[in-house]
Amino acid sequence: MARFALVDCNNFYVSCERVFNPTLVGRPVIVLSNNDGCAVARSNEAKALGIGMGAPVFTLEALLKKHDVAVFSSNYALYGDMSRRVTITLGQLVPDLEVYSIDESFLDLSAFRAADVPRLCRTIAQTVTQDTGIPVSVGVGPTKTLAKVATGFAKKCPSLGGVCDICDPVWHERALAATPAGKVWGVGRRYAEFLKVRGINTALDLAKADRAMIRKRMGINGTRIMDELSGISCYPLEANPPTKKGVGVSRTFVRGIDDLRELREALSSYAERAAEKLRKDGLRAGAMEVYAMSSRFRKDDFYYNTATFRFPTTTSDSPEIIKGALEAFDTIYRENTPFKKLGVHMRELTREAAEQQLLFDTMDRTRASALMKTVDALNTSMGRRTVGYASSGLAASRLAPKAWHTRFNHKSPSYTTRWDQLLRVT
DNA sequence: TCTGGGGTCCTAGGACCC
DNA sequence: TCTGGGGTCCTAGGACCC
Repeated sequence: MARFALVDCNNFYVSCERVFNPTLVGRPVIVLSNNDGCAVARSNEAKALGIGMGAPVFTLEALLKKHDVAVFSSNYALYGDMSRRVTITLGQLVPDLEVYSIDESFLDLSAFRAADVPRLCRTIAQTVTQDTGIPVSVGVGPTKTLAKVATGFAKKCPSLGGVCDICDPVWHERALAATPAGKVWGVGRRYAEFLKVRGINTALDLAKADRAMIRKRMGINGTRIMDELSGISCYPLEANPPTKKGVGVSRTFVRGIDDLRELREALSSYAERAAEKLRKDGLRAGAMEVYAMSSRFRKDDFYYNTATFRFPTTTSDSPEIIKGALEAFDTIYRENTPFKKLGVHMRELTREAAEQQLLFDTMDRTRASALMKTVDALNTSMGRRTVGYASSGLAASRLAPKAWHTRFNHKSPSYTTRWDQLLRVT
């Protein structure tokens, strides 16, 4: 029988902050999205206060003050580095590993004896916490979906010591009966509503539901969820992640912006960033989509538009991508519209290979590629945007901050990735 | 007033072709 | 009134994930 484990870091962003600031342990702590907009991670104490996932900060202000909640902006450099450390530790303990997200990894434990699995999982949890400072929960089941279900119990029931194995059929069925259908992996808000109307309330109800009905309403994934819940594995472990289908960069502004020069500057910087991401992954794009929108919370006057730009040949060249993005944006820009979000999305990605020769090319691609390599090397060794493009704007001063810059008013130091921000023990 | 970012997959429908 | 049948490609929209 197949056996999967899911290792899930508890309240990951909050736990990262706590590693370097132990005074936060036992306190309610939340970490915010970009622009300090929403709560995207909450400690158990913060969850107990009723702070929901994605709750807008402006609706929480009284609560945060009353309970002295510690508030942090997202520190992606810190979380990314801590995630890498967790992955390294796991890689040393098991042979087959799929990094599923920044805070979750699937393990294939099929090769281990059933009786040894609980002990192995406790060792994994203890080792990760010891080596990285991040507490984790481990769930085990015959499919990925069931491993997810098990992780839910590992988190909820402290008596389990952070590990829950539901491979045993008795525990398997009990766990499904105690899991709301809406908590199942792949069942979101919409499907949960639909299932409720049909009287399907628990994961067990879903596993035994009318297959044709589920197929019709939820598509092929619906029946896969049913199979997975019944112990039939549909999603194998993906040790080697497939190449990306797209690469996107987008940002929301703190307030609406209608000034064309500012918008072009913001978009240029996103295009530049997207080009960097392509080169980092060894990819090139054949086409690019540029999109712009006003506030989606102003339903009466919502503006959204996209434009596609096709490159003469696949490219990861910053100037070419910036130029294309600005050209596409000019076709969707609308005057007197308070734009809240701009983005670029690179599509039709191919692996980087020898330079494609166009019969009548307007640029020397070999030289351009060498220049990009130099730019990337400088920015890697000396910090992001050591060299960049003027179209993306010059560095903002404290006197002249950019309206489109993202707000991070509560950011902790990048303890692990910046020499000048190392933790000082005095 | 203020409400993130980066992805994936599936499905339906239209255009077009033979 | 009758009014093919596939196949492909593309796009838009919907749903989900962390």
